[in-house]
Amino acid sequence: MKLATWNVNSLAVRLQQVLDWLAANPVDALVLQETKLTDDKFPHAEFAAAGWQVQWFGQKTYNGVALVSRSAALDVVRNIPGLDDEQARVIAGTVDGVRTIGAYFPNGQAPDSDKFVYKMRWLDALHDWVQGEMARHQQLVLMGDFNITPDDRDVYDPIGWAGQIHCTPQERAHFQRLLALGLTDAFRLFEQPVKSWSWWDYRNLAFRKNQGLRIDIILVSEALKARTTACVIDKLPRKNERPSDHAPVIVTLG
DNA sequence: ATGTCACCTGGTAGGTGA
Repeated sequence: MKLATWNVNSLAVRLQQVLDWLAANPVDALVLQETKLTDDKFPHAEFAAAGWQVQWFGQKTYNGVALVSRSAALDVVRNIPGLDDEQARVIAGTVDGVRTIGAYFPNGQAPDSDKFVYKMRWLDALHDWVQGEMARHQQLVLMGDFNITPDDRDVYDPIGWAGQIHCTPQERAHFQRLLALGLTDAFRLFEQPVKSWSWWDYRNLAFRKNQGLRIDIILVSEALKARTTACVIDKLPRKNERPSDHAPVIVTLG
């Protein structure tokens, strides 16, 4: 079984790339972030025509998430229950017995901004909700664009980025709190190339210079960890014409 | 070099967010 996450930075722009990627990478489930589509504009017929089930939850201009799967997703949840949030950031469903949570974590903009305060509040709510989901589902995966670098290994220039957004101690403490629930960063279960990133800024020729961050992350529960046999970042789509600034991440379960 | 991209409003550009 394979599960994947990809921030597509506008599904309107990237739909064909996503369908092509799914054809080449027949995963069991793929969660998308930054679809940037209201629900009435979601291209569900195109997914259905290619043989995929899909659940979606979006808004105008910003955010927006989806869960694409081969078998139907059950018990679908949109956003964090109980959190008053106008932003469409979470979609969850059970796919082939695996509780699959796709999330687009807030960016946070800058540590001294209102958006950072929102990010902290959102992370608190996510933690508490995921805790409950884990009590109900042994086999659980939380994946998406975390907008947090877990560690300095995940930053191309840790000195330059120290204390900056995605790299603050507060964000990393929230990441550790998620791990403390019994989740594991699937990517770090395996030896990986140094300078492995999942996002490269469109600016500054960052991809050509391999200046990036690893902020797209797959966390697995203990029961899934025991099944995990691989986790890789697929850089190929970042080389497409008109690429997303993020690459997909894939986890393989036995 | 902050060297880009996507989307909005109200346009044949400027602002916002990432």
